Amino acid sequence: MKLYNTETKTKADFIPIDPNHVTMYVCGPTVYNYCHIGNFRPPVVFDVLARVLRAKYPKLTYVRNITDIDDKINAAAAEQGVEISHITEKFTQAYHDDLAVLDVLPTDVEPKVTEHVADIHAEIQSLIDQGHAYEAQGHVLFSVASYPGYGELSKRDPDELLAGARVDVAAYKRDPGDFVLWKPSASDQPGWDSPWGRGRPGWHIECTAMAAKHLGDTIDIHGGGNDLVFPHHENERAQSTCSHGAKFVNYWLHNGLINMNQEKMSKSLGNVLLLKDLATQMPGEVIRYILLSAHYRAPLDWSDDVVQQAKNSLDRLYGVLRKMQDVDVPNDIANHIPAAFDAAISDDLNTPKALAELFALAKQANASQADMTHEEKVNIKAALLQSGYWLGLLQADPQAWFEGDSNDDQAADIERLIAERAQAKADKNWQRADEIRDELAAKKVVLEDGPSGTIWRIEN
RNA sequence: GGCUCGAUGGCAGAGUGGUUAUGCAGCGGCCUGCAAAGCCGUGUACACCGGUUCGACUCCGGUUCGAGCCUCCA
Repeated sequence: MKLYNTETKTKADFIPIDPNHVTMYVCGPTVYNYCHIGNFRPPVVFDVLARVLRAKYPKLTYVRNITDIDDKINAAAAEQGVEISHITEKFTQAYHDDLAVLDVLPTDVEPKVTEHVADIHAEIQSLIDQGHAYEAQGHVLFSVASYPGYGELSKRDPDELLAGARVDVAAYKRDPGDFVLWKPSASDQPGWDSPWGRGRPGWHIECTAMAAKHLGDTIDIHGGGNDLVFPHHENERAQSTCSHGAKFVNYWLHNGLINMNQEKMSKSLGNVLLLKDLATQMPGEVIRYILLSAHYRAPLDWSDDVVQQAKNSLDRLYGVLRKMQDVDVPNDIANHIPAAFDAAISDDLNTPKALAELFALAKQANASQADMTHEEKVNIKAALLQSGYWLGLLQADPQAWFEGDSNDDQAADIERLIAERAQAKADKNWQRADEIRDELAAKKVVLEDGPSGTIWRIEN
């Protein structure tokens, strides 16, 4: 497959270091608050990539961290007068709940910073020993000047970075571009003992330590939002390369951000949509569909229109599956991925194109189901389901999808009225039949008469 | 100001140097007791100005507009 690499700015064939074992690291959340929809684009995008890689290679180790040491966490804990673990445990759980709503599969490893403090110390010591880091006033700083490759990922000239620096530079820095690896904690702040005094790690060293510990010095794929390219990934790259003397990442992948009304979703603008709130208004699958309806590198505008369109589009696909409910597919359908779908998803994860291939299958099924052999139906349904699985879509029961959140009592009620209407229709009592349909329509229930009886769905 | 990316039909969104993207919405038809679903058909789409080319939405240059980033503080 081909992947676009931020570092080379080109799309290239993906060649793993070890074809029998692919490695991928994606930056996870800092657990100090509920996550908004923008925070979930990376987990969903890289979940699709993980599903595809697992299908194409014998083994994938996918690591996505939890950042549970951070000054924002400290601030939240101090504000609420609780231990930081109280904050981090609560929001780690919330994050997992949200991922489940989006049908994001678990990663192989989910390391926490608090469990890797010793590894972080080792990385920092390694950098000091090799002359890439220095101690100053309780801080340990990375020396940007010690690494000529600094700026290659984010396409920045270190000299110009200095010129553009708009914050006061701390006096203890040798170079304004130097960034902190370890910083001291005041006695009332959370801190960990270290060779450089009690303190806490800087922003970037944690990912270096966790990636190296779980995936080795050089990893195949590193992903994240494109707001992380600089400084986070640039700094990770500098730390890892200097500490281990090896290339850090072969393929850097970055997703575009989600906009609300043409603006970045951010708390300061007050335009965030928390996933847990969104999930009360629509199925998680609709959210996931929206996230995959644009190419992962493109920005994505969130709007009510987009939500409705996604819902309607999924209705179309589930409509096909509902029509084929009585077609049994074999358990093992992994080899039913259509070539065109595979080609689309393998072309730098072109999910919009892949979705179009799904609609092509749907059209084929809708147009010619009556003349299809049983085997053809099995094949097309298996293709839809397996392609859907790669995207993390279409795995729900089709009837349940259309019934929405209506309960059994309501369903029984609807079925009773449908039976009454069937009798009215048999009696050619169109007036009564239409009365029943109108009555149900008032409750958002839409009827569809088909050759095998009447089915119903809840209107969006 | 610097770096990076983008501008496609009512909306969303792929793609390609000359051929239908796809979905949603709309319109016409078929089907239906009537609908719904589905099928068929349908719409001055490729920001602007130059250039390259037999031919550009697609390549090159410029303009305009938009988005993200510009750390160590928070």
